[in-house]
Amino acid sequence: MTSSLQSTEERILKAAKKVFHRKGFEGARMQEIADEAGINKALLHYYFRSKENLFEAVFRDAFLELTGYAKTVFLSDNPIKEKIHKFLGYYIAILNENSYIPWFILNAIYTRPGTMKAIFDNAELNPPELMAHLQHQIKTEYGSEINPFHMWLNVLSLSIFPVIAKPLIREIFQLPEDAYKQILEQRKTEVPQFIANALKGYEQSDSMIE
Amino acid sequence: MTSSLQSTEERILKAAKKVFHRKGFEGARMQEIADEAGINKALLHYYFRSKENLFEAVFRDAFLELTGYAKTVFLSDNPIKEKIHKFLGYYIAILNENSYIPWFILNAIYTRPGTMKAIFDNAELNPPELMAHLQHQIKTEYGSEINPFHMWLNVLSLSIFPVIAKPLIREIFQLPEDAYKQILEQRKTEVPQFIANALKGYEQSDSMIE
DNA sequence: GATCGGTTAAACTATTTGGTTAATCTATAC
DNA sequence: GTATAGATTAACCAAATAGTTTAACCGATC
Repeated sequence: MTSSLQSTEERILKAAKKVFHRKGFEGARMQEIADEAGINKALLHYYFRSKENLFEAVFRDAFLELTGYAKTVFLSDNPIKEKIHKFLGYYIAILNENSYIPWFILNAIYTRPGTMKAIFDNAELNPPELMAHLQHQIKTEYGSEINPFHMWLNVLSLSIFPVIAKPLIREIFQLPEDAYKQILEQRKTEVPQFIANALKGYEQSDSMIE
Repeated sequence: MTSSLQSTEERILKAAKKVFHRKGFEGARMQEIADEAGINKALLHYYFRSKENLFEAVFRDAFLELTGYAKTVFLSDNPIKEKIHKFLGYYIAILNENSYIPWFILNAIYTRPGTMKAIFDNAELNPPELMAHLQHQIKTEYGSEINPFHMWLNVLSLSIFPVIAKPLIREIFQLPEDAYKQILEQRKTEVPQFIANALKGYEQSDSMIE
């Protein structure tokens, strides 16, 4: 039953993901990860010396995956509306399956800020480049000097918050899982539309200028 | 040094807030709360029998404070743009001082969903009423059948996410505390403008209809 | 000055938890 | 076949932690 399709290390990482994503560093138990991986607890320490190490590996994976795609999309050559649409599609798809990820990332940053800095630096996000790119694109497509940072932050907010807040909103509105899935599905088209409309609005009344 | 301006119970609650907000349930230590309150650990259990009880009290306070104001603002008689402005002003002000609150709320919901349900029910949020109110207002002010749920969720996203994600974004952009404070300050006017522009856009091209 | 609620200090319990160790198993090389 | 190195296990350890108990203390009030 050792299912050697995956190496032990892969099995551990997969199990660690599952547990850390749902419970964070403090809430996760090494024993639970071992059980989830179907191995002995000692073997966990054999592969990853400490809880800290294992957590870092899990965080790195999640962080690089999320930022990696965002970087690709935002720096691509598509028109803005298309970018936003792709971004939303990707995130909603991924996060529908694994909706704990953004919470997990935030959690890690809040509770273990020191540990994370090295990983940030590794991600090579180059924000100035991104901002310059967006600013240029906004000017070309909409003839407007909208502050690209606020624009970018708006896109992120509209994409990610509804996923993070899912359990809260589901509880408040008494929505079943499927209903919320459908709402997120709608947002794949609604949000780009919403933002495009806002951008049109700026053509007449310029604001959002720093 | 017993600073009897506050009752012991108040001192405990204040200390518990500070610790729970920053570390969540799992990360918080009863000893640390006792120290923070300047009292004995036994006294903690004398007032609040268990960690669970104390946590619930802290969560209740935070949750009711946050939702209470949101309810008031969204159901008030101001025009939409004004509502959004007020909402943002309030949240950015509160959360600038105490930026852990939204993370703490989410944290509680993710890690202790069972414990929270009773408190939800107690908050008397009445979402259908809110939605009906917003829908009517949007129609009156903008003559458009925009889905009020998406609109409401957009406002929340644009308001709350930038606060939750503060440590992440500060790290990515290498921004000092003050710079980010200033950004949030800008958003008090930028976001209502952004949304108003989007709403204007809907007057021509209707979407966001369910 | 006895009583009583609030408070402290300290020892203690029971349990959990990250981490370690020494032995065992398994597969490959010789 | 058996020696060897790596993978895996069961048992164990030390520290931390929530919660309890007990005895004493303090200040107000009766």
